[in-house]
Amino acid sequence: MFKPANKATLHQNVLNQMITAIKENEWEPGSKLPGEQSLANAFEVSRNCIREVLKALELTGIVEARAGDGTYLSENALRNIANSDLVASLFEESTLMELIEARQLLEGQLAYWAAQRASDEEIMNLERILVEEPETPNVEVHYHFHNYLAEIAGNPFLLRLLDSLRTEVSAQRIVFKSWPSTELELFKKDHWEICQAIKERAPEKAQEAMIQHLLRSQNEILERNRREGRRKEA
Amino acid sequence: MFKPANKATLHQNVLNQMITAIKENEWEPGSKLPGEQSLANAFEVSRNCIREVLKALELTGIVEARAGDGTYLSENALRNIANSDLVASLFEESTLMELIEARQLLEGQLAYWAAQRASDEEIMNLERILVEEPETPNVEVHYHFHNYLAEIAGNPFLLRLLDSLRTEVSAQRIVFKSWPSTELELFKKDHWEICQAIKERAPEKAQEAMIQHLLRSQNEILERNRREGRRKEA
DNA sequence: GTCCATTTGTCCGTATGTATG
DNA sequence: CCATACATACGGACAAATGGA
Repeated sequence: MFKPANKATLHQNVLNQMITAIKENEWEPGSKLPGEQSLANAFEVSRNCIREVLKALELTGIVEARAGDGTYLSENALRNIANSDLVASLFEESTLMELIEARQLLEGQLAYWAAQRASDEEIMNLERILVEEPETPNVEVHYHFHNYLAEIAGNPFLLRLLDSLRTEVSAQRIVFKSWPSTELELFKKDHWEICQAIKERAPEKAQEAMIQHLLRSQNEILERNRREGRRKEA
Repeated sequence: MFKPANKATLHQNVLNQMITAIKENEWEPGSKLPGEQSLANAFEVSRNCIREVLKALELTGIVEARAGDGTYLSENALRNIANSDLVASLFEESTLMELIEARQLLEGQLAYWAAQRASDEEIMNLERILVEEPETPNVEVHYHFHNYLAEIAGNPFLLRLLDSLRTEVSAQRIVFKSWPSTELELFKKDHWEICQAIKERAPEKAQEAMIQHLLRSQNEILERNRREGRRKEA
């Protein structure tokens, strides 16, 4: 509930002040900001300390340092700050349920678009993934199918988003190395159903099949989380 | 087209190597990594240089330094790296069309959920936002409506995502300070229609109305971008 | 082009506070 | 309490790059 109340180290303090100043448009984007020595004097710290702060800001693309010239505020510094904030808050403060819901929405829509937009060749490739699936299905094949499906949906932005969403769901839930083979058999059938719907160019059907497929696997996940206990309560 | 070909500075070099090493599971998450002096020897650089790198990694939450103890690889360092990469690539490499498509999907679904999940009180609040809309509508009111709608949909994760999505769409398009009032009148009607659908607890209707609303405004955006020329070609 | 002042890049040495055993 | 190990912080020094006179 409470913040760690970390006794800010010097460079943390300086860093926060710098970020705040940038947020408040202390300097114009693209403009040169005071030299390291100058900043060191202003904050009454050593140049080394300032450098650590500047290098941190550089990593996140907020500033750009040019040797022999100076350090410049990045053209889209504010956007990069916003994005960093997003990364920090996005997943940390999200519940498993929210993420699962989001994944369902995205993956359903991607199946929908795939049915609309896939070329004949892409559909053949999708089928081949299922055909070449080994007798004992595994998780890698599972993801392979989902990934290729998302790819042919033709929205790379959502594909990337979905990808990290899946990673995040995996991170938050209790991970199980192996699904029971009975489950994987069911999933295989689901995949075929989705693939069939895409082949028939039936977007709604594909979307519905995908959502049902996800519901099946996600119920299993939530069920297990309940059984094995939530270890993340602390 | 070409990369800046920056002759990597030392700390850049070290930083990249460190990140690569972390990605390749050189160290266990949560484990203590070698001391600064040790790293300095390994990379054959000064301790100062190492510190700049470590502070940069610390800002992004990849690493945690504890004074008098050591520097530890963050428990979810890999997730943070992945998320940072994601956000960096997410928006940079996405076309305006992809972002608009994604926004449409998200905002439509949020309207859908809002119709399902809103409490009576929340619906009243939503109506009040529209009622209190001034005679000459402005953009702030517009966003106020959309934000509250997303809020009562009850998925904070998607709300946050949508928020930065909108920011990004604004950044990529040619921004216009003021919509023509004729447009804003149309939008106002759209909002009422959406609100009505939510009041009727008609999810599909709300979703459809929202999508139509966005199509209207987005066509306008794309149209203007075409007319005024794409300045981002450089 | 050359020189020169400025600024970042890089290193070293040293002192201090803090955690661990 | 002590010794050790480590991060924190400072100041000085020189190299390398840059931009302007």
